Amino acid sequence: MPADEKLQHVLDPVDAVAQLTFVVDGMLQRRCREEDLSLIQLRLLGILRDRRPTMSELSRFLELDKSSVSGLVDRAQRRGLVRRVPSETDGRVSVVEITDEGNALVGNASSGFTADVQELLGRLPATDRDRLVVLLTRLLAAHARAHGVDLFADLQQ
Amino acid sequence: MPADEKLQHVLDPVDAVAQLTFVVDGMLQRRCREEDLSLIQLRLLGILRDRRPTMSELSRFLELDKSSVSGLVDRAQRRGLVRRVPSETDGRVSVVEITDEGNALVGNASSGFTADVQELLGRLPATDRDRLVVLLTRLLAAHARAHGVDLFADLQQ
DNA sequence: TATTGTTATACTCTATAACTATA
DNA sequence: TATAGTTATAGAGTATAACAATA
Repeated sequence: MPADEKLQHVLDPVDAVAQLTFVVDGMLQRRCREEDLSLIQLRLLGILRDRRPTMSELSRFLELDKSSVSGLVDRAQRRGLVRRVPSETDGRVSVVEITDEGNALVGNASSGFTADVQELLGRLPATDRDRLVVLLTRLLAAHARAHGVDLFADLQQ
Repeated sequence: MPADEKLQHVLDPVDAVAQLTFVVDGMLQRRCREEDLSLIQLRLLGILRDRRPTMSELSRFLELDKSSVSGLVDRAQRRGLVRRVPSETDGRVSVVEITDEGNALVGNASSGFTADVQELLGRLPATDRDRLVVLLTRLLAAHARAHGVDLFADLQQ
């Protein structure tokens, strides 16, 4: 059809959201594969970037059974990505720390992912992009509110 | 802070996209769990909804090794969700079909997921929602174009 | 010979249940 | 007794390599 007759097609709303999720998910998976990490190993390292949780805490953060976390940490430790440190105050407890190597992998994967999403958003004109981010923020804030959470809880005084 | 001083916070663009992906992904996972399906089993059944592919074709669609597809289809068949039908024109080939039970599961999961996303989008005022979908469409179209694909290839005459 | 599909094997990821050690 | 964590076991999902059957 001629350009001046071109209708701007609009995706079905659910398809639009689902497709975006699919695309972004693929980006994350590709960045994981580059570092030879599974998604769950990346999540583990991501948590350890700014925390030194116990195994139980990891179990809650990752919503996995404690036995699953044992195996997860075993494999990460075998690769030298994390280490277990015995708690000094409670003889039952192990604290999990990330190693320099683990930090390098999670850093690579997440900066790669950030670059992917920036490249994606960079395909829109700046005004569209800004409007999109505002609308996404409103959407996520409304979703969070509906679940009794404040999206900006961090920023409150 | 008082309402009339309220600044509208805007998420970091990458965070906004990542968080949306996380939320939508969670919805899909929950709907899978309700039907006792893994994500990959749901994808398998989703493909079979409107196709009768061979094992090789499934391997390409799912981007899995043919041996992985063998196992996947084995387990789905054991549950009565799919069946293998020998090709009549090529003795090496198996065609995979979905059963009524498989169709019911994938129908439930995808209509539940659709409802989830509609509920999510329904939290925005209609004008915001419409603008968001337009912007997502533009974003996905630009992404597709950058990868040599036409998002609306189906609709062309 | 090439293609289609399965099987053998190995590894990750996950859960349940049983266990050990510490509190 | 209760809690923190590991181990034993079982099953899904994935890949590589070797194989059988058909083209």
